[in-house]
Amino acid sequence: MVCVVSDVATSSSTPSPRSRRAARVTGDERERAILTTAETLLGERSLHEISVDDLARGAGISRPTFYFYFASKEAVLLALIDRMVAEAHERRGDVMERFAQDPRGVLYDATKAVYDTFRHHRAATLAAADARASSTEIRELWERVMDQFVDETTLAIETERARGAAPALLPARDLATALNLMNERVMHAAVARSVPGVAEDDVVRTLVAIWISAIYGANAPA
Amino acid sequence: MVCVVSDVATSSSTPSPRSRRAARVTGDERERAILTTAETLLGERSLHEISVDDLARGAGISRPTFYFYFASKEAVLLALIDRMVAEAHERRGDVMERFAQDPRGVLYDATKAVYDTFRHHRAATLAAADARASSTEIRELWERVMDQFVDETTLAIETERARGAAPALLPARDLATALNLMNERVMHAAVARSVPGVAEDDVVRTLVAIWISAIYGANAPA
DNA sequence: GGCGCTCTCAACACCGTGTCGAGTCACTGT
DNA sequence: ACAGTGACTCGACACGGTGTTGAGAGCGCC
Repeated sequence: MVCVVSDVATSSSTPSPRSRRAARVTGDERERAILTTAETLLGERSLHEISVDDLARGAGISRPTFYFYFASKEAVLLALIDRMVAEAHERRGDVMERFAQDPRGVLYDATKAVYDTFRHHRAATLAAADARASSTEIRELWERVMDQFVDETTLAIETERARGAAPALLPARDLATALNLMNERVMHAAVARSVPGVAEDDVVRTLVAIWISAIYGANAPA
Repeated sequence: MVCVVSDVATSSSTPSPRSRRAARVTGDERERAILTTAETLLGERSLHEISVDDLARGAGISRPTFYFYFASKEAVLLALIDRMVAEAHERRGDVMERFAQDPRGVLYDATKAVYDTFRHHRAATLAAADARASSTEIRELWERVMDQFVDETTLAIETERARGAAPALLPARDLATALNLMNERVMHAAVARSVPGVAEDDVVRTLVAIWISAIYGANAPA
């Protein structure tokens, strides 16, 4: 798996005290044990309710030892999110480039790829949304991801307008921003099963339909 | 000011130890002092970074005395949000009832009313969004508000469809849910001035345009 | 002058974080 | 064989936060 967005949490702002290379075998195992413990516990309760001690115990180490591997529990979550974001990008690929050929199909595939990734990593997704408020690093990672989606969408809209397929009712960037924020919020509500929310299986078709209407207006393609 | 949604935070789940009625004059003043201190401090930093001691000191009382007035700092925020929600409802009124006569105008007024309220209470809005994750009471209050918006929107869409003004491309409730979640997220991003986001003054027109396209499709009114 | 009520706070018990410093252990070069 | 080095480990601590307890102060009212 390639890490497209940032280095793993080990590279987070507070530099961890080591530069492990060719570590003793157990080292990487412990790191992975912390990560999987975090994923498990996040399935049960929020990061806020998980203590560093819980994470350490789950990985079979003491609390101080935890700090050898991660600067904080937020850094653990950051690593988890990073993996997830990389997966979302991989699943989605460069699908937006074929936009003009089959807008509805491309939109559907791209939306579904991202949504499936989030759905598949429910715990990390919900924790990420929570932690955005309190962790600068997590917020910035998320902003970078969203910004990239908005850039791609803006470009697609402008291309469609240039070839006369879509009307210019709003600035392309404003429209792209609002639509992507909608996706984020609706997907989150569905994954969190919160109220009000769209049923998990109706999310993609709902979002795609709104995108098509908003982008093409009266000229909506089949 | 009428409290439309819930009792003030005093009624929060952890019952506070008193039932104040006709209290000594200083009592209500202190309660208000805590509230205004909270509003001020939230303008500078997040609830997470504000301690009960900060709130107490700001109101000129000791920390234990704070607990005489509120069960926790979350309860203070709940009271703040409650006031804000009441204000949003008041500003907005029953505007949705005139929907069919002038969809675009009504939508614009309703969206602007809610948005202006949030914008006016920037600190409480941002704190509310943060705290939704950690406080059940705040989440439930918010869910109730959103649910009411979705109900009203669903009804408006169904009415428009019944009179043949709008096509039924999606279940009305799914559409209403997605549009309201979009509003929430886009307004939040604008108030938080986060990236990516729509410029503060373009929020309302962007949202209204997307609503009109999504609800009316090819039949968009003027 | 004693009662009940609102209101106040010092002192306490508790829990979570992050750090420090003193170790252990495996490997590497000599 | 053995000292050195760097990865790794954890007991003990300092600190900062929360929420509670118990002892009162001030006041109105009979």
